[in-house]
Amino acid sequence: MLTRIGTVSEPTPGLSGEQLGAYFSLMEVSSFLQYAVEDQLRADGDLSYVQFQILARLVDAPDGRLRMTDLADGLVYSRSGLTYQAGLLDKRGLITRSPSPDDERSVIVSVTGAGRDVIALVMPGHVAGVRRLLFDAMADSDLAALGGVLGRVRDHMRAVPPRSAKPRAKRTRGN
Amino acid sequence: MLTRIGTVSEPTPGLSGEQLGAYFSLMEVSSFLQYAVEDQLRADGDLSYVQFQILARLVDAPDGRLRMTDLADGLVYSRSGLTYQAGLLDKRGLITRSPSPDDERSVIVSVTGAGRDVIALVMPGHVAGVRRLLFDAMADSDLAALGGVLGRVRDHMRAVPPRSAKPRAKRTRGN
DNA sequence: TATTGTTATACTCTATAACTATA
DNA sequence: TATAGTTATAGAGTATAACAATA
Repeated sequence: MLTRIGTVSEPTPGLSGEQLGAYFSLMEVSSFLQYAVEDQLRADGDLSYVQFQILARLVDAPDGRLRMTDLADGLVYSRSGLTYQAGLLDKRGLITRSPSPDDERSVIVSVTGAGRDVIALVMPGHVAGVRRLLFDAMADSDLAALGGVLGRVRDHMRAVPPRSAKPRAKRTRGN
Repeated sequence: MLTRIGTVSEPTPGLSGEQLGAYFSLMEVSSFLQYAVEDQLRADGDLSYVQFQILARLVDAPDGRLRMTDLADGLVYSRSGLTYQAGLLDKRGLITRSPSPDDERSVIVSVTGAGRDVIALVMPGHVAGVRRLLFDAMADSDLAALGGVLGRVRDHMRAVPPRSAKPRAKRTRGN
């Protein structure tokens, strides 16, 4: 697939066949998985994946409350995107939003009972789908290996500066 | 995150902590990677990821030609989506489309020289990005393990019937 | 001035259904 | 009748920039 370029000096070394295969597998597996998961969430709970993640994070949070900024972190690449998705959840009564007493600029998002119900409704199918597609094909040793490598890669990605490293600006990934 | 539900009889067994961690890592890694890749392709060649894949497949194909149906397979979940993206590439002169002589219903897509140029332009940055984000964090043993597991998972996913298995219809994923 | 969040807007992409044409 | 592909259309999601309010 033309991943080796350059002639003599190899300015940018290509990817090995093994790397290429792993990369392609990763892309195919993840896009397939994501498609299936989104399909299930939409069918069972009329939730987008972002909405699901918002609710899931809230359910896990103490008192079921988080600030918009906390929710945005890692979930979304623009603040307005989060506002949009939160607006939909709010409209459906699955979350509420209210100004924070501590910092009047902040908005505290809370899951409602209805929100918890939807997550509870959706979760069995979600888990079942992930198991069926992902884990049914894995031995125990596979699971351990996959978790290990991907955990390291995830940490690395979180640490690596973005490609177009903004000269001076904290670049929180979400602005 | 509420992945264990049911009380006594465990109707749907949850995911183990290890499975959950691997699943989350996979989703985070892949979404981050995909975002970065799309960003690079857009910046360097004004290509969407689907467009990139179309061109890449064509460049790899004998004579740089494939039928629309061949391109659709695995790439896209609706035929019209492919027509749309191919239309954009056509408009830019990166591909051409012409009726197949063998089967007048089919359309043969061919990469143009300009199309090959764009791929050549974009590829170094693409490869560099994948290496930087994905492989720089991996030991050789990691690579082997990852490739192995994901290859098996990919094969499994290709074989597993879709969730809402259509009672009778070949369900080629793309219609 | 920097941060938090919303809004308006424009744009990209996707999917469904209806349709044409060929096998 | 089934297959290959396009088109029309509608909807979902995203990002940028301008904005208001608070720190």
